[in-house]
Amino acid sequence: MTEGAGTTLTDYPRPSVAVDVAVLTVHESALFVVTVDSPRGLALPGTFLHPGERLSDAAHRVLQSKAGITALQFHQIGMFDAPDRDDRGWVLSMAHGAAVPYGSLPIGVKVVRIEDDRPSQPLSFDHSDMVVLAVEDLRRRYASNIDPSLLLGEEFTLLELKQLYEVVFGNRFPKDTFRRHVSPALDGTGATSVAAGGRPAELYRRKVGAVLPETASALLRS
Amino acid sequence: MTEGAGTTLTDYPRPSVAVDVAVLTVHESALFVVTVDSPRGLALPGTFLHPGERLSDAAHRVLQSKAGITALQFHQIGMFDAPDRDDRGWVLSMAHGAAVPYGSLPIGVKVVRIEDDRPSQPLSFDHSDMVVLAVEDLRRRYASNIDPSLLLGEEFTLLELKQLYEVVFGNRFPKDTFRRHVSPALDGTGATSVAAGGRPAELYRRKVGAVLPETASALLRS
DNA sequence: CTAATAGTGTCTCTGAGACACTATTTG
DNA sequence: CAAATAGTGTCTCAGAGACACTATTAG
Repeated sequence: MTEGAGTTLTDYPRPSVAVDVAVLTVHESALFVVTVDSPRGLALPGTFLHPGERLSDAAHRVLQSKAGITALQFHQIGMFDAPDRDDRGWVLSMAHGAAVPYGSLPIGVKVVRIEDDRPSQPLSFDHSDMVVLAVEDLRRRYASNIDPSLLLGEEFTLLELKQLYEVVFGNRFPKDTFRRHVSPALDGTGATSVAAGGRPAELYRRKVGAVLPETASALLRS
Repeated sequence: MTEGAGTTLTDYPRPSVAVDVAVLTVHESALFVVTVDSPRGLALPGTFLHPGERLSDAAHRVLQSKAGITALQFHQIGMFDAPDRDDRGWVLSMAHGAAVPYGSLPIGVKVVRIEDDRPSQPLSFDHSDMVVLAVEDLRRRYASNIDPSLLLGEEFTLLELKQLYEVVFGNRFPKDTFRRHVSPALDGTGATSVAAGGRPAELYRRKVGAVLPETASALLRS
Protein backbone atom coordinates (compact mmCIF):
# COMPACT_ATOMS: atom_id res chain seq x y z
CA MET A 1 0.00 0.00 0.00
CA THR A 2 0.54 3.67 0.38
CA GLU A 3 3.18 5.17 -1.76
CA GLY A 4 6.90 4.89 -2.08
CA ALA A 5 8.90 2.14 -0.56
CA GLY A 6 10.59 3.73 2.41
CA THR A 7 9.73 3.82 6.04
CA THR A 8 9.09 7.54 6.18
CA LEU A 9 5.90 9.39 5.54
CA THR A 10 5.63 11.69 2.60
CA ASP A 11 5.91 15.38 3.24
CA TYR A 12 2.83 16.38 1.31
CA PRO A 13 0.67 19.02 2.93
CA ARG A 14 -1.87 17.21 5.04
CA PRO A 15 -5.55 17.98 5.33
CA SER A 16 -7.25 18.90 8.54
CA VAL A 17 -9.56 16.09 9.51
CA ALA A 18 -12.81 16.95 11.19
CA VAL A 19 -15.61 14.91 12.67
CA ASP A 20 -19.24 16.01 12.39
CA VAL A 21 -22.04 14.19 14.14
CA ALA A 22 -25.69 13.99 13.15
CA VAL A 23 -27.44 13.13 16.41
CA LEU A 24 -30.95 12.00 15.57
CA THR A 25 -33.81 11.76 17.99
CA VAL A 26 -37.55 11.18 17.99
CA HIS A 27 -39.99 13.63 19.51
CA GLU A 28 -43.62 14.50 18.92
CA SER A 29 -43.96 11.97 16.13
CA ALA A 30 -41.08 13.39 14.15
CA LEU A 31 -37.38 12.94 13.63
CA PHE A 32 -35.08 15.71 14.77
CA VAL A 33 -31.37 16.34 14.48
CA VAL A 34 -29.24 18.13 17.07
CA THR A 35 -27.60 21.33 15.84
CA VAL A 36 -25.35 23.99 17.26
CA ASP A 37 -24.90 27.62 16.41
CA SER A 38 -21.59 28.27 14.73
CA PRO A 39 -19.95 31.32 13.22
CA ARG A 40 -21.13 29.99 9.89
CA GLY A 41 -24.72 29.41 10.94
CA LEU A 42 -26.68 26.42 12.06
CA ALA A 43 -24.49 23.33 11.86
CA LEU A 44 -23.89 19.86 13.21
CA PRO A 45 -21.62 19.55 16.22
CA GLY A 46 -18.12 19.06 14.90
CA THR A 47 -14.49 19.21 15.89
CA PHE A 48 -11.06 18.68 14.53
CA LEU A 49 -9.43 15.38 15.22
CA HIS A 50 -6.81 15.65 17.96
CA PRO A 51 -3.42 13.99 17.47
CA GLY A 52 -3.65 10.25 17.81
CA GLU A 53 -7.35 10.41 18.57
CA ARG A 54 -9.86 7.92 17.20
CA LEU A 55 -12.69 9.30 15.14
CA SER A 56 -15.33 7.89 17.46
CA ASP A 57 -13.52 9.42 20.42
CA ALA A 58 -13.59 12.79 18.74
CA ALA A 59 -17.30 12.33 18.08
CA HIS A 60 -17.82 11.50 21.73
CA ARG A 61 -15.77 14.47 22.82
CA VAL A 62 -17.58 17.02 20.69
CA LEU A 63 -21.00 15.87 21.80
CA GLN A 64 -19.96 16.12 25.41
CA SER A 65 -18.30 19.48 25.13
CA LYS A 66 -20.62 21.26 22.74
CA ALA A 67 -23.97 19.85 23.70
CA GLY A 68 -23.57 17.81 26.86
CA ILE A 69 -24.78 14.74 25.04
CA THR A 70 -23.61 11.18 25.62
CA ALA A 71 -24.24 8.78 22.75
CA LEU A 72 -23.55 5.07 22.86
CA GLN A 73 -22.65 4.32 19.28
CA PHE A 74 -21.32 6.30 16.36
CA HIS A 75 -21.70 5.14 12.80
CA GLN A 76 -19.51 6.33 10.00
CA ILE A 77 -21.76 7.89 7.41
CA GLY A 78 -19.30 9.08 4.83
CA MET A 79 -16.18 11.12 4.33
CA PHE A 80 -16.93 14.53 2.88
CA ASP A 81 -13.94 15.62 0.88
CA ALA A 82 -14.81 18.43 -1.49
CA PRO A 83 -11.65 20.56 -1.47
CA ASP A 84 -13.65 23.78 -1.15
CA ARG A 85 -16.22 22.56 1.35
CA ASP A 86 -14.71 24.72 4.11
CA ASP A 87 -13.47 28.19 3.28
CA ARG A 88 -10.93 28.04 6.10
CA GLY A 89 -8.85 25.58 4.11
CA TRP A 90 -8.57 21.95 3.19
CA VAL A 91 -10.76 20.14 5.67
CA LEU A 92 -11.97 16.59 5.26
CA SER A 93 -14.85 15.66 7.49
CA MET A 94 -15.94 12.24 8.58
CA ALA A 95 -19.68 12.42 9.09
CA HIS A 96 -21.06 10.25 11.87
CA GLY A 97 -24.58 9.28 12.81
CA ALA A 98 -25.91 8.64 16.29
CA ALA A 99 -29.32 8.40 17.91
CA VAL A 100 -30.31 9.22 21.47
CA PRO A 101 -33.63 9.36 23.31
CA TYR A 102 -35.13 12.82 23.32
CA GLY A 103 -35.43 12.70 27.06
CA SER A 104 -31.69 12.25 27.46
CA LEU A 105 -30.91 15.56 25.76
CA PRO A 106 -29.86 18.37 28.08
CA ILE A 107 -32.29 21.25 28.21
CA GLY A 108 -31.38 24.01 25.80
CA VAL A 109 -30.16 21.76 23.04
CA LYS A 110 -31.27 22.99 19.64
CA VAL A 111 -32.97 20.46 17.41
CA VAL A 112 -34.12 20.85 13.84
CA ARG A 113 -37.08 18.89 12.56
CA ILE A 114 -36.52 16.49 9.70
CA GLU A 115 -39.22 16.73 7.06
CA ASP A 116 -39.29 14.68 3.88
CA ASP A 117 -36.00 13.10 4.96
CA ARG A 118 -34.21 16.47 5.04
CA PRO A 119 -33.62 19.09 7.72
CA SER A 120 -36.45 21.61 7.63
CA GLN A 121 -33.86 24.41 7.89
CA PRO A 122 -30.74 24.45 5.75
CA LEU A 123 -27.53 23.69 7.59
CA SER A 124 -24.09 25.15 6.97
CA PHE A 125 -21.38 23.50 4.92
CA ASP A 126 -22.53 20.14 3.54
CA HIS A 127 -24.21 19.24 6.81
CA SER A 128 -27.65 18.83 5.31
CA ASP A 129 -26.31 16.07 3.09
CA MET A 130 -24.83 14.42 6.14
CA VAL A 131 -28.22 14.40 7.82
CA VAL A 132 -29.82 12.80 4.79
CA LEU A 133 -27.27 10.01 4.87
CA ALA A 134 -27.62 9.62 8.62
CA VAL A 135 -31.36 9.07 8.25
CA GLU A 136 -30.78 6.46 5.56
CA ASP A 137 -28.29 4.71 7.81
CA LEU A 138 -30.69 4.85 10.75
CA ARG A 139 -33.40 3.19 8.68
CA ARG A 140 -31.03 0.53 7.42
CA ARG A 141 -30.04 -0.32 10.96
CA TYR A 142 -33.61 -0.25 12.27
CA ALA A 143 -34.77 -2.50 9.43
CA SER A 144 -32.31 -5.20 10.53
CA ASN A 145 -32.56 -4.95 14.30
CA ILE A 146 -35.10 -3.85 16.87
CA ASP A 147 -34.33 -0.30 17.97
CA PRO A 148 -30.58 -0.93 18.00
CA SER A 149 -29.83 2.58 19.23
CA LEU A 150 -32.00 2.11 22.31
CA LEU A 151 -34.22 5.08 21.65
CA LEU A 152 -36.67 3.17 23.79
CA GLY A 153 -35.31 1.76 27.01
CA GLU A 154 -34.52 -1.88 27.66
CA GLU A 155 -38.23 -2.63 28.02
CA PHE A 156 -41.07 -1.24 25.98
CA THR A 157 -44.54 -2.07 24.79
CA LEU A 158 -45.35 -3.03 21.23
CA LEU A 159 -47.33 0.17 20.81
CA GLU A 160 -44.30 2.23 21.77
CA LEU A 161 -42.17 0.24 19.37
CA LYS A 162 -44.66 0.62 16.56
CA GLN A 163 -44.93 4.38 17.07
CA LEU A 164 -41.15 4.67 17.08
CA TYR A 165 -40.87 2.75 13.82
CA GLU A 166 -43.62 4.83 12.26
CA VAL A 167 -41.59 7.94 12.94
CA VAL A 168 -38.27 6.47 11.84
CA PHE A 169 -39.67 5.17 8.57
CA GLY A 170 -42.32 7.82 8.01
CA ASN A 171 -44.97 5.14 7.58
CA ARG A 172 -48.04 3.74 9.29
CA PHE A 173 -48.22 0.06 10.17
CA PRO A 174 -51.21 -2.12 11.10
CA LYS A 175 -50.78 -3.21 14.69
CA ASP A 176 -51.32 -6.92 14.09
CA THR A 177 -49.03 -7.17 11.09
CA PHE A 178 -46.36 -5.12 12.80
CA ARG A 179 -46.57 -7.29 15.89
CA ARG A 180 -46.18 -10.51 13.93
CA HIS A 181 -43.15 -9.16 12.11
CA VAL A 182 -41.22 -8.00 15.14
CA SER A 183 -42.31 -10.42 17.84
CA PRO A 184 -39.92 -13.24 16.80
CA ALA A 185 -37.11 -10.89 17.81
CA LEU A 186 -38.64 -10.02 21.17
CA ASP A 187 -38.79 -11.65 24.57
CA GLY A 188 -41.91 -10.96 26.55
CA THR A 189 -41.30 -10.18 30.19
CA GLY A 190 -44.28 -11.14 32.27
CA ALA A 191 -44.61 -7.55 33.42
CA THR A 192 -47.04 -5.07 32.04
CA SER A 193 -46.96 -1.35 31.65
CA VAL A 194 -49.31 0.78 33.66
CA ALA A 195 -52.70 0.82 32.05
CA ALA A 196 -53.58 3.93 30.09
CA GLY A 197 -57.30 3.67 30.00
CA GLY A 198 -57.38 0.14 28.67
CA ARG A 199 -55.84 -3.25 29.02
CA PRO A 200 -52.23 -2.92 30.17
CA ALA A 201 -49.63 -3.80 27.55
CA GLU A 202 -46.97 -6.40 28.10
CA LEU A 203 -43.37 -5.20 28.25
CA TYR A 204 -40.88 -6.72 25.85
CA ARG A 205 -37.12 -6.94 25.65
CA ARG A 206 -34.93 -7.33 22.57
CA LYS A 207 -33.84 -10.90 22.04
CA VAL A 208 -30.06 -11.05 22.14
CA GLY A 209 -28.60 -11.46 18.68
CA ALA A 210 -31.99 -11.45 17.01
CA VAL A 211 -32.26 -9.94 13.56
CA LEU A 212 -35.43 -9.00 11.74
CA PRO A 213 -36.18 -11.14 8.68
CA GLU A 214 -35.87 -9.67 5.21
CA THR A 215 -39.64 -9.68 4.98
CA ALA A 216 -39.89 -7.17 7.82
CA SER A 217 -37.80 -4.80 5.75
CA ALA A 218 -40.41 -4.97 2.99
CA LEU A 219 -43.14 -3.93 5.38
CA LEU A 220 -41.16 -1.12 6.97
CA ARG A 221 -40.15 0.48 3.69
CA SER A 222 -43.74 -0.06 2.46
CA MET B 1 -19.19 22.93 13.58
CA THR B 2 -15.56 22.30 13.94
CA GLU B 3 -13.90 23.95 16.82
CA GLY B 4 -13.24 27.48 17.94
CA ALA B 5 -14.91 30.48 16.44
CA GLY B 6 -12.33 32.04 14.21
CA THR B 7 -11.68 31.81 10.56
CA THR B 8 -8.33 30.09 10.87
CA LEU B 9 -7.61 26.43 11.09
CA THR B 10 -6.18 24.99 14.23
CA ASP B 11 -2.49 24.21 14.28
CA TYR B 12 -2.83 20.70 15.63
CA PRO B 13 -0.60 18.13 14.03
CA ARG B 14 -2.52 16.63 11.12
CA PRO B 15 -2.74 13.01 10.15
CA SER B 16 -1.62 11.66 6.85
CA VAL B 17 -4.67 10.53 4.94
CA ALA B 18 -4.36 7.49 2.73
CA VAL B 19 -6.70 5.74 0.35
CA ASP B 20 -6.70 1.97 0.00
CA VAL B 21 -8.77 0.17 -2.59
CA ALA B 22 -10.15 -3.34 -2.49
CA VAL B 23 -10.70 -4.19 -6.14
CA LEU B 24 -12.90 -7.27 -6.30
CA THR B 25 -13.34 -9.48 -9.29
CA VAL B 26 -14.88 -12.81 -10.21
CA HIS B 27 -12.91 -15.61 -11.81
CA GLU B 28 -13.22 -19.38 -11.87
CA SER B 29 -16.28 -19.39 -9.68
CA ALA B 30 -14.63 -17.43 -6.92
CA LEU B 31 -14.17 -13.91 -5.68
CA PHE B 32 -10.70 -12.41 -5.82
CA VAL B 33 -9.17 -9.18 -4.62
CA VAL B 34 -6.37 -7.31 -6.33
CA THR B 35 -3.20 -6.97 -4.27
CA VAL B 36 0.22 -5.44 -4.68
CA ASP B 37 3.56 -6.28 -3.14
CA SER B 38 4.67 -3.67 -0.70
CA PRO B 39 7.63 -3.31 1.63
CA ARG B 40 5.31 -4.57 4.35
CA GLY B 41 4.05 -7.57 2.45
CA LEU B 42 0.96 -8.28 0.43
CA ALA B 43 -1.37 -5.32 0.57
CA LEU B 44 -4.15 -3.46 -1.15
CA PRO B 45 -3.16 -0.75 -3.60
CA GLY B 46 -2.99 2.47 -1.64
CA THR B 47 -1.64 5.97 -1.77
CA PHE B 48 -1.51 9.14 0.21
CA LEU B 49 -3.99 11.80 -0.63
CA HIS B 50 -2.44 14.61 -2.64
CA PRO B 51 -3.19 18.22 -1.70
CA GLY B 52 -6.69 19.22 -2.70
CA GLU B 53 -7.37 15.83 -4.20
CA ARG B 54 -10.68 14.04 -3.87
CA LEU B 55 -10.60 10.61 -2.28
CA SER B 56 -12.12 8.97 -5.33
CA ASP B 57 -9.54 10.67 -7.52
CA ALA B 58 -6.77 9.27 -5.36
CA ALA B 59 -8.35 5.84 -5.63
CA HIS B 60 -8.46 6.18 -9.39
CA ARG B 61 -4.87 7.38 -9.50
CA VAL B 62 -3.46 4.56 -7.41
CA LEU B 63 -5.20 1.88 -9.43
CA GLN B 64 -3.87 3.37 -12.63
CA SER B 65 -0.34 3.84 -11.44
CA LYS B 66 0.16 0.74 -9.35
CA ALA B 67 -1.85 -1.82 -11.25
CA GLY B 68 -2.93 -0.31 -14.55
CA ILE B 69 -6.56 -0.79 -13.57
CA THR B 70 -9.45 1.50 -14.47
CA ALA B 71 -12.50 1.19 -12.26
CA LEU B 72 -15.76 2.99 -12.82
CA GLN B 73 -17.03 3.48 -9.31
CA PHE B 74 -15.47 3.65 -5.88
CA HIS B 75 -17.45 3.09 -2.74
CA GLN B 76 -16.37 4.31 0.64
CA ILE B 77 -16.11 1.28 2.91
CA GLY B 78 -14.88 2.81 6.10
CA MET B 79 -12.26 5.02 7.62
CA PHE B 80 -9.59 3.03 9.42
CA ASP B 81 -8.21 5.17 12.18
CA ALA B 82 -6.33 3.08 14.73
CA PRO B 83 -3.48 5.39 15.76
CA ASP B 84 -0.94 2.58 15.53
CA ARG B 85 -2.21 0.96 12.36
CA ASP B 86 0.82 2.16 10.40
CA ASP B 87 4.22 2.11 12.05
CA ARG B 88 5.40 4.98 9.89
CA GLY B 89 3.21 7.35 11.85
CA TRP B 90 -0.31 8.60 12.19
CA VAL B 91 -2.05 7.52 9.02
CA LEU B 92 -5.78 7.42 8.56
CA SER B 93 -6.94 5.38 5.63
CA MET B 94 -10.18 5.59 3.78
CA ALA B 95 -10.93 2.11 2.49
CA HIS B 96 -12.69 1.94 -0.85
CA GLY B 97 -14.35 -0.89 -2.69
CA ALA B 98 -14.52 -1.38 -6.44
CA ALA B 99 -15.30 -4.24 -8.78
CA VAL B 100 -14.00 -4.86 -12.28
CA PRO B 101 -14.34 -7.72 -14.77
CA TYR B 102 -11.50 -10.19 -14.51
CA GLY B 103 -10.83 -9.83 -18.21
CA SER B 104 -10.18 -6.13 -17.84
CA LEU B 105 -7.26 -6.68 -15.47
CA PRO B 106 -3.82 -6.18 -17.00
CA ILE B 107 -1.74 -9.31 -17.16
CA GLY B 108 0.53 -9.73 -14.21
CA VAL B 109 -1.87 -8.33 -11.67
CA LYS B 110 -1.77 -10.32 -8.44
CA VAL B 111 -5.09 -11.47 -7.10
CA VAL B 112 -5.86 -13.26 -3.85
CA ARG B 113 -8.76 -15.63 -3.59
CA ILE B 114 -11.51 -14.83 -1.13
CA GLU B 115 -12.62 -17.86 0.85
CA ASP B 116 -15.27 -17.80 3.55
CA ASP B 117 -15.61 -14.06 2.98
CA ARG B 118 -11.96 -13.41 3.86
CA PRO B 119 -8.74 -13.22 1.84
CA SER B 120 -7.16 -16.66 1.74
CA GLN B 121 -3.80 -15.07 2.51
CA PRO B 122 -3.38 -12.51 5.27
CA LEU B 123 -2.82 -8.96 4.06
CA SER B 124 -0.67 -6.30 5.67
CA PHE B 125 -1.96 -3.59 7.97
CA ASP B 126 -5.70 -3.84 8.47
CA HIS B 127 -6.27 -4.60 4.82
CA SER B 128 -7.92 -7.97 5.44
CA ASP B 129 -10.65 -6.20 7.39
CA MET B 130 -11.10 -3.80 4.52
CA VAL B 131 -11.66 -6.71 2.16
CA VAL B 132 -14.27 -8.21 4.45
CA LEU B 133 -16.18 -4.93 4.48
CA ALA B 134 -15.79 -4.54 0.72
CA VAL B 135 -17.39 -7.94 0.15
CA GLU B 136 -20.29 -7.01 2.42
CA ASP B 137 -20.74 -3.79 0.53
CA LEU B 138 -20.60 -5.60 -2.80
CA ARG B 139 -23.35 -7.96 -1.68
CA ARG B 140 -25.48 -5.10 -0.39
CA ARG B 141 -25.21 -3.36 -3.73
CA TYR B 142 -25.82 -6.51 -5.76
CA ALA B 143 -28.88 -7.35 -3.66
CA SER B 144 -30.50 -4.06 -4.65
CA ASN B 145 -29.48 -3.78 -8.28
CA ILE B 146 -28.55 -6.07 -11.10
CA ASP B 147 -24.78 -6.28 -11.41
CA PRO B 148 -24.34 -2.56 -10.72
CA SER B 149 -20.57 -2.76 -11.15
CA LEU B 150 -20.92 -4.13 -14.66
CA LEU B 151 -18.87 -7.25 -14.01
CA LEU B 152 -20.83 -8.61 -16.93
CA GLY B 153 -21.08 -6.40 -19.97
CA GLU B 154 -24.12 -4.45 -21.02
CA GLU B 155 -25.73 -7.63 -22.30
CA PHE B 156 -25.68 -11.06 -20.72
CA THR B 157 -27.66 -14.25 -20.48
CA LEU B 158 -29.57 -15.27 -17.40
CA LEU B 159 -27.19 -18.18 -16.89
CA GLU B 160 -24.23 -15.82 -16.81
CA LEU B 161 -26.06 -13.57 -14.37
CA LYS B 162 -27.01 -16.48 -12.14
CA GLN B 163 -23.46 -17.80 -12.07
CA LEU B 164 -22.15 -14.35 -11.21
CA TYR B 165 -24.61 -14.02 -8.33
CA GLU B 166 -23.77 -17.48 -7.07
CA VAL B 167 -20.14 -16.42 -6.76
CA VAL B 168 -20.87 -13.04 -5.25
CA PHE B 169 -23.21 -14.45 -2.61
CA GLY B 170 -21.56 -17.84 -2.20
CA ASN B 171 -24.88 -19.58 -2.83
CA ARG B 172 -26.63 -21.76 -5.37
CA PHE B 173 -29.91 -20.64 -6.88
CA PRO B 174 -32.57 -22.63 -8.77
CA LYS B 175 -32.67 -21.34 -12.32
CA ASP B 176 -36.42 -20.78 -12.48
CA THR B 177 -36.71 -19.04 -9.14
CA PHE B 178 -33.70 -16.90 -9.88
CA ARG B 179 -35.11 -15.94 -13.24
CA ARG B 180 -38.45 -14.89 -11.81
CA HIS B 181 -36.78 -12.74 -9.18
CA VAL B 182 -34.49 -10.81 -11.48
CA SER B 183 -36.43 -10.66 -14.74
CA PRO B 184 -38.66 -7.74 -13.69
CA ALA B 185 -35.48 -5.65 -13.64
CA LEU B 186 -34.32 -6.81 -17.07
CA ASP B 187 -35.12 -5.91 -20.64
CA GLY B 188 -34.87 -8.74 -23.12
CA THR B 189 -33.16 -7.85 -26.35
CA GLY B 190 -34.39 -10.02 -29.16
CA ALA B 191 -30.86 -11.25 -29.73
CA THR B 192 -29.51 -14.52 -28.51
CA SER B 193 -26.09 -15.65 -27.47
CA VAL B 194 -24.25 -18.19 -29.55
CA ALA B 195 -25.48 -21.65 -28.74
CA ALA B 196 -23.27 -23.76 -26.51
CA GLY B 197 -24.55 -27.21 -27.27
CA GLY B 198 -28.17 -26.37 -26.62
CA ARG B 199 -30.85 -23.83 -27.22
CA PRO B 200 -29.32 -20.35 -27.48
CA ALA B 201 -30.04 -18.05 -24.55
CA GLU B 202 -31.62 -14.66 -24.92
CA LEU B 203 -29.50 -11.63 -24.09
CA TYR B 204 -30.78 -9.21 -21.50
CA ARG B 205 -30.01 -5.64 -20.52
CA ARG B 206 -30.48 -3.95 -17.15
CA LYS B 207 -33.66 -1.91 -17.02
CA VAL B 208 -32.75 1.68 -16.29
CA GLY B 209 -33.55 2.65 -12.73
CA ALA B 210 -34.82 -0.80 -11.86
CA VAL B 211 -34.25 -2.08 -8.35
CA LEU B 212 -34.62 -5.61 -7.13
CA PRO B 213 -37.51 -6.16 -4.72
CA GLU B 214 -36.83 -6.87 -1.06
CA THR B 215 -37.91 -10.45 -1.67
CA ALA B 216 -34.99 -10.99 -4.02
CA SER B 217 -32.67 -10.09 -1.18
CA ALA B 218 -34.15 -12.91 0.88
CA LEU B 219 -33.36 -15.42 -1.85
CA LEU B 220 -29.85 -14.17 -2.47
CA ARG B 221 -28.83 -14.23 1.16
CA SER B 222 -30.57 -17.61 1.50
C1' DC C 1 -72.56 -1.71 32.00
C1' DT C 2 -69.30 1.29 28.35
C1' DA C 3 -65.00 2.86 26.71
C1' DA C 4 -60.48 2.00 25.65
C1' DT C 5 -56.48 -0.41 24.58
C1' DA C 6 -54.00 -5.19 24.05
C1' DG C 7 -53.65 -9.29 21.90
C1' DT C 8 -55.07 -13.33 18.84
C1' DG C 9 -57.84 -16.63 15.84
C1' DT C 10 -58.70 -17.10 11.23
C1' DC C 11 -59.63 -16.24 6.24
C1' DT C 12 -58.08 -15.07 1.87
C1' DC C 13 -55.09 -14.47 -1.63
C1' DT C 14 -50.55 -13.69 -3.26
C1' DG C 15 -46.53 -15.50 -4.63
C1' DA C 16 -42.11 -18.25 -3.73
C1' DG C 17 -40.18 -22.55 -4.61
C1' DA C 18 -40.46 -27.12 -6.77
C1' DC C 19 -41.33 -29.93 -10.55
C1' DA C 20 -42.05 -31.11 -14.88
C1' DC C 21 -42.93 -29.98 -19.21
C1' DT C 22 -42.05 -27.61 -23.73
C1' DA C 23 -38.68 -25.08 -26.94
C1' DT C 24 -34.59 -24.67 -29.66
C1' DT C 25 -30.28 -25.63 -30.81
C1' DT C 26 -25.98 -29.17 -32.22
C1' DG C 27 -24.36 -33.47 -33.83
C1' DC D 1 -32.94 -39.38 -33.54
C1' DA D 2 -30.34 -38.08 -28.66
C1' DA D 3 -28.17 -34.67 -25.92
C1' DA D 4 -27.88 -30.28 -24.06
C1' DT D 5 -29.33 -25.98 -22.58
C1' DA D 6 -33.28 -22.28 -22.36
C1' DG D 7 -37.51 -21.03 -20.89
C1' DT D 8 -42.38 -21.64 -18.93
C1' DG D 9 -46.88 -23.67 -17.15
C1' DT D 10 -48.60 -25.09 -12.97
C1' DC D 11 -49.18 -26.99 -8.24
C1' DT D 12 -48.64 -26.52 -3.50
C1' DC D 13 -47.97 -24.56 0.57
C1' DA D 14 -46.41 -20.83 3.56
C1' DG D 15 -47.34 -16.64 5.13
C1' DA D 16 -48.60 -11.53 4.76
C1' DG D 17 -52.28 -8.56 5.40
C1' DA D 18 -57.10 -7.78 6.74
C1' DC D 19 -60.81 -8.39 9.72
C1' DA D 20 -63.01 -9.43 13.55
C1' DC D 21 -63.14 -11.39 17.69
C1' DT D 22 -61.62 -12.05 22.62
C1' DA D 23 -59.04 -10.18 26.85
C1' DT D 24 -58.17 -6.93 30.46
C1' DT D 25 -58.12 -2.77 32.44
C1' DA D 26 -60.62 2.02 34.22
C1' DG D 27 -64.59 4.36 35.42
